Order: sequence, then C-alpha cells, then structure tokens
Amino acid sequence: MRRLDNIDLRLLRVFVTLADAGGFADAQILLNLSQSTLSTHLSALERKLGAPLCERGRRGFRLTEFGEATYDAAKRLFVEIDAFQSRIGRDRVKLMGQLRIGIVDGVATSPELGIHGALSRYCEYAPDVFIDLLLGIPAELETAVADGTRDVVVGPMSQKVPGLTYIPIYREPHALYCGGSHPLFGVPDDAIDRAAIEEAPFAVRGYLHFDDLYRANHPRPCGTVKHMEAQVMMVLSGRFIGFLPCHIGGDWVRRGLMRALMPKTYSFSSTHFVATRTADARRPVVQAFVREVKRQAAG
Amino acid sequence: MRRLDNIDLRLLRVFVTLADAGGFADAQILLNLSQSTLSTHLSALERKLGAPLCERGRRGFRLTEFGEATYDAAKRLFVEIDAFQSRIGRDRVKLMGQLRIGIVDGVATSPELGIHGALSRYCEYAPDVFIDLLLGIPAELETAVADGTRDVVVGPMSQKVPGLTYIPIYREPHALYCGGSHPLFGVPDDAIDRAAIEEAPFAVRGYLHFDDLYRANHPRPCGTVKHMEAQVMMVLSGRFIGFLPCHIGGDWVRRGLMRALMPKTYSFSSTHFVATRTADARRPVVQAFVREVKRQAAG
DNA sequence: TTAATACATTGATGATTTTCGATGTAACCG
DNA sequence: CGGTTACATCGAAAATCATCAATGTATTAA
Repeated sequence: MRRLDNIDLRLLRVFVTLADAGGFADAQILLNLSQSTLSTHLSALERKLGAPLCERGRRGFRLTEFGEATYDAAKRLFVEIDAFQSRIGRDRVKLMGQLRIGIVDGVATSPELGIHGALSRYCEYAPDVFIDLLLGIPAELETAVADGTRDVVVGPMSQKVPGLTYIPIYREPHALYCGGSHPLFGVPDDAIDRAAIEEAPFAVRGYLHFDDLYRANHPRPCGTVKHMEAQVMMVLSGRFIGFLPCHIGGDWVRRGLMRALMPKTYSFSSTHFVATRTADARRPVVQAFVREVKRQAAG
Repeated sequence: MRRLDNIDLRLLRVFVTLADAGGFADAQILLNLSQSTLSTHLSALERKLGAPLCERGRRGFRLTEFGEATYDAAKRLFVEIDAFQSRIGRDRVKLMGQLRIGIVDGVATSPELGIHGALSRYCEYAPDVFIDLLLGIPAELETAVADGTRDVVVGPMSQKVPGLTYIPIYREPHALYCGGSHPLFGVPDDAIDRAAIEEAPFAVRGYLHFDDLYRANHPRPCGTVKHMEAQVMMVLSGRFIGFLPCHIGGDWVRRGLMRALMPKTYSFSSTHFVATRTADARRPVVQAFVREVKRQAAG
C-alpha cells in the first residue's frame, strides 16, 4: 500500500522550488517556510530517493546529476498532474458562500500593496462568493478571526495567537511626520537635532506602541490612538509628531499639510500579514483569497 | 502551498482498487482495510473532486460517468508516476542491513503456504540483507516483535498488541488426529460417536487453547503444549487426541502413524498473519519481505 | 583567528491523516 | 414484517507530518 503511494509530491514541490530559487534563502520566501523546514524536507526527499539531489553549503548551490534528472522528471510529473485534473474537469471548482474579510485601516487604501486589486481578481475568480468587508484595528480583527467571526484579515499583527496562520505579505515603510502648524514644520532637516525630536510630544498607535517609541528613541508617548485616521488627526493638529505609513504621510506632504522629519534617520518598516484560522486556511473560498493577496503582494 | 499538493494519490489508489474490485467486499481484502476506512476514503475523494464517483448500495456498484473519467485519468496518472520513478532510476533501491525474521514452528515448513519461497525471492531481491531466522511460539515472537528484537514474524497471532500491524496472509486448515496406538485408531469414522471423542484425553496448544477446545466441544484439556512438535509427540504417544494443521497431520497419516478423526466434523482454520511494528512497516527492508510473503500467500 | 554564511540537526508541538469499532440506515429478500 | 446485505457515519485512538526555534557545524572571507 505504502510503496505505491507517496512519492510525496510535497517534497518534490519543495525541491523544485529550491532548485528554481537556487538556494534556501529565496525558497524560504517563495514557500513561506523556515530554513529548518526546507532543510528537513530536502533531506527527507534525498533519503526517500536514496541519493543526494544537490550540493549545498557555503560555496553555492548546485544540483547533482541525479538532482537534474529528478528535477526534470518532477516538472514533467507536475504537468501530468495538471493534465489529470483537467482530464477530470476539475481545474475550477465553483466557489460559493461568503467570505468575511477584515482589513486594518490604513492598509485598505495603500496603493503600494493594492489589496483592492486582489479583491478585484478574487471577485472575478469567485463571482458567487458574497463579500463582507470590515475595516478595523489589528487587535480587534485578530480577535475576530480567532473566534471565527472573520474568515481572513490583512494587516500588521501580533503573529502569536495559536490556531491562527499568518502569512507575511508586505513590508510597509513608515516615516516620522509633523503637521503644518508644528514648530518643526519649517525647519530644514539639517537644522533639526535629535534632541528636538525626542522632546517633541509624540503620538503612537497602540498596536505599534513599542515599535514607534523605539524607533524614535523617545522616552514616552504623549498621545495614543488606535486608528490610522486618528493618528493622522493627531499629527495634523500640529501638537504632536508621529509615525505614519509613507503612503499616507506622503499624501499629506503633497498637500502641504505635513512634512517628514529626517526620513533617513526616523524610518522603519512593519510587516503586514494575511491571517486565517489554521483550520480555515484550506477552505477553498478562503484559500483563493489568500492566494490572490499573495499574488498581489508579489507584484 | 496546499493547493498544489495532494490530489491525494492514496485516495485515488483506493478508488481505483475499489472500481477494479467492483465493490467494497473484495477491495477490503485487496487493500487490507476495514469497510469504514474504504467508505471514508471514497467519500473524501468525492468531496475533494466535488462530484460522486460511483453509485453503490444494495443494488450494486457502478461508476458514474465522472467516475469513469476519473478512473481512466487516474490509471494514466499512475503510469506517469511509474515513469517518473524509472526516469530518475529509482525503481530499485539497494536494500542493505539485516532482517530478523520470526516464524512460528509448524508454519515454517507448511508446503501450502511455502514461506521458503518468499524467503528465496526476498534473498534474490535483496541479496545484501543479512537474514536472521528464529523459530518460536506465537506469544514469544509477538513479544519479540513488539519490543523490537524481531523485525517481522509470521504465524497465528493475537492480533491485539497495540503498535503492531498485522496482515492476514493465510488460513491454515486443522483437523483432529490420534496416534497409531490410540484406542480410536482402528475404529472407522462412522463407528465413532462424538461422545467418545469428547471423553478422550485431549491435548491443546497453548496459543490456540480456546479454539481447540471449542472446536472439539471438549470440556477441558488434559495436556497442554506450546510447540507444534510437542503436540505431534502428544498425539503420537497414543494417549491424547489433538488438533494439528492438516499439512503436518497428513504427513503422519501417510506414514501410518496417525489418523484424522471425523475430519468433516472436527476441523477448522486458523489465520496466519505477518506482523511488524507499525513504525517498522515502511522500512524498505521489512516492507519488501512482507510483500514477498503476501505474494507467496496469494499464490 | 574571527566572523559571517549557509545549511544540518534536534526536540517539541500542533495539526492532520489514517484507521478502526460501533452503530445507523436504506434497499432488497423472503 | 424481520432479517440480510452493503454501505454511511461517528467518535476516538494512533501514527504521521509539518513546522519552528534553538543550536551545531563546516566553509569561506576578512
């Protein structure tokens, strides 16, 4: 029974990706797997096949002859598997039902990430799925997906709730901004010293609290907000400085109502994830959305 | 990641076997799986593919049109998988190491089962494996395989030790015998009544204790043995009657030293198994031996 | 020699799969 | 109607798999 069974397609997929990526580093990103997982899988495949597939180590990554043969054979097998699927006419299962999406505010409209593009393609792919879209703050949405009231959420996330699966999709660059009526607004970057910034009243978003403070080397917050729009308001007020995603801050800069403060020094990126309940991750309706978001993020 | 992965070859194998067998009953034997497992697997495949594969129930087993298509496509896919294997030149992994076999005494020499044939083919297939062969009684061997001191054992078995995998391979017919000096030896079958047999001193093999007694409708044993050869001795002594596998009893009958007592009435079959630790069952060295034994038993 | 790179190994932990026994159910047989 | 056949379903146990964090190891670059 067993013998006939698993050539273990999964291991072959990993191997092929690894070969395409020319090493672990890129394959990790492509597969969203840790280095140790890749290593384990590759060794497992070599064990099953009984011979080394590639040389690897400090001096580069190269397929062995056997690796080449396996690579080619695997590619071909994948084609056959696709052929199998289309022969039985199952390449597109009809998706139905509803999908409850949560998106963190400020992420929804990021043109760089462009979730709307993913949504658009998803709706084309799955025209019969009813979409329920909710904006919210990370903690709220993370809770919602954990307790099953949302199917999938997108945004920065704790990445720690057990039972949830997080897939990193995008790194959002942030810079430090002040409003038009802020004392520092008219001061050129090279005339600002760090002390001036570190003493200025500082607004943080709750979910990036420590990140924000740490990045500004700032002793403590003077204001805290949960929503991105609120943070914008704080900064526009001219009484606070604070971090904002560049795509939002940049908008206001263009309108002449904000400026970035020493963007070379005060900047960082936070990672956005798609999160679902692990148990839901394979539901076709959910899976397809995640796939589209990933594709969107990949460019 | 998942999407690309499992068409689930295993499920397809089950389906194809099921279709070939034309129903659950035969497929159960072919696959050595329970009815519920088959049912579960078949439903799972139908769920994954999104459509029923066959009609089944009291009124027969028939593939649907979709089932036919899937069957053909699957067969073809299997051919491609074999092609994959041969393309990478892995149809025969070299087997090495040792294999510790245990065989229940009396089974080893059964010409009907012919384990020696399996052993012979195994040695040809895996010439580099060192064979360690031990005869013993069922309980001993079952313990040995459970605690890892044997890799595989063949014989009648409790089939109840957790962590062991039992595969039925053969049903051994038994009959009731008495020795040449036993009072019943000269009495023709139609002159023997059941009472006479039920009162005669009766020797049982420990591991078939209840089976033996039940089959003879006998109140209690008058002698007990563990080894088949000992049972032969008891019967030859002329003081006891007892069950023996037909292939052994028959030998002695041919030599004129035993006779079968009412073989129509007093006969039964016990099932022989190949048992391994579940964890070992997939080790190629073990797996190949099990395969040969099964093939031998199948004819 | 030291540090950094690129993997390998290990141990732990959930998640998933596989499997079975027990029990339920519908169709047919008498 | 009661029994039998041929499955379906459920619940639970065992085994396996996937995965990661932490740590180990060899090689090369500085």
